[in-house]
Amino acid sequence: MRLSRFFLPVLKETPSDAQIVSHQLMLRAGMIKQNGAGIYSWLPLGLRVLRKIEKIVREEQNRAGAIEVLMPTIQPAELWQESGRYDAYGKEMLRIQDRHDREMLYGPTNEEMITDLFRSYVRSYKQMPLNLYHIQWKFRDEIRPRFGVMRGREFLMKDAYSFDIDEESARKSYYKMFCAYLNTFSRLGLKAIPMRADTGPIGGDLSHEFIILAETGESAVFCDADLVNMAAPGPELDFESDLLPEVEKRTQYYAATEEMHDEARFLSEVPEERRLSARGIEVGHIFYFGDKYSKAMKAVVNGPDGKEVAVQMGSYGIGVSRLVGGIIEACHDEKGVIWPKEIAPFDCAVVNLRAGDDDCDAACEQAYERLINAGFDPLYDDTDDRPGAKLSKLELIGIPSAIVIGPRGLKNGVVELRNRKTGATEEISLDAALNKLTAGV
RNA sequence: CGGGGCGUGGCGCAGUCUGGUAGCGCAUCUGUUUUGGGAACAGAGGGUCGUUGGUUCGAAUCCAGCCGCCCCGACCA
Repeated sequence: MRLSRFFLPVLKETPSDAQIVSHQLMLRAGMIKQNGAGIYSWLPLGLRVLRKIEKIVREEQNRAGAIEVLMPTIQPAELWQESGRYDAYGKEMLRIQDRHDREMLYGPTNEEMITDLFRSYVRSYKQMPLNLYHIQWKFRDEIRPRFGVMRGREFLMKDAYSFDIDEESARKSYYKMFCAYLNTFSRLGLKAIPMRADTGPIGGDLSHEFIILAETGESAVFCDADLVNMAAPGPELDFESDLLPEVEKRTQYYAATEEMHDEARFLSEVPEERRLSARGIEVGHIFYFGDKYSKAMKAVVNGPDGKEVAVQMGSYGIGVSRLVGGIIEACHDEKGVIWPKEIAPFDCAVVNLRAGDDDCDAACEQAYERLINAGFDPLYDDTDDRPGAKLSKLELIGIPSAIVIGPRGLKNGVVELRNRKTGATEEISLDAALNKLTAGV
């Protein structure tokens, strides 16, 4: 993409409305535009990141055996009246009426709708286990939206729902998502820590929040430092194998948000040098809730013994749009964003320090084309801004690496290869720079 | 929903206390000179001061209502 033809409205000054760094940087880097309290338009740069996160989430869900569907944003109220949540949900649910005065709502979540989908078609235990997910916009009319896309009212969420014939099988479904989440967040360049979460009236040990550490995190978290640096299972993981060991490897460590924190246990279970108390952002939440909805909504199947049983369900959420902000909170410096490679809006950049100069133009065009031919998605800054302005903008939007080409270097047969994260620069030939970039160095 | 704050060219702000018809920086447009860390000079355009009503000879400024946004709290992917 040529910057001269792209739409990238960056701001030099920090908008006064934004309080936390991710919100400020998203506005400054031209990723989003606010349309109302907690409601945002996604501009081209932001949308690229959102789509990349979505893609990784989708790939890892598929790998774990979940199957994608797409349910609507607008739901009829009847389903929620059936589950009893129409009254229970309160003002966070945006209720609307259509032209026939039918009661509708903008979905804050989809348990009812997925349960209805399931019961419409599934009759036998042989069609299970089943895990259906979708990635869709939700709306929760929060009393006070804040922190940009981290706590918007409208947000993009991946929500998966598992259906099993009994609790044993449901546990296996839960472990699959547990591991899928570890792999997902790892690919996103994050260290996400699974923390025991409140299971409410269902009880049991099957609810975890996935937390990333950030100074601006909303809640205090306490955990064993050894857990934070544990690697994810990785793409070789066989999801049909017994995943309990992978889960237990992590759940054996102490890790809790402030609501679940038990100071006495923390002190006794975690050696002093490994005690980590920090702040965290919740980016995922998985939950086993048994037959809460299947019973209320009569989602029943015939078991092997011919008897009807209400299915066992779990739900698994990832805040896709929230992750954009969350990742920035975890990945930035005073100059701007530092995108992890997999989700950067562009793989790399080519910067022409003297647009209009024949040698610079030619070298840049060559670099740009070769990167495209090598399968990369580069941003080419072909504008006639001053060098300082270009480099600052590049640092603000956080492209991982860049080839900077100027007349001075070309005279000596070199260009500059820059790494956004390390700040390292090296002066080498254009060929060498391209080789390094395309080799993923 | 309780408490606090804000609303003035695209962005960031001053002006409001003490009423006299709007200003600064950045950005934008034109031209010239520039060009390895947010260029300089010259010129230009752009605001019925959130909105409605009131007070006044006169309102960005005083008064009242409404709308919107932000912050703190309870709440949350």
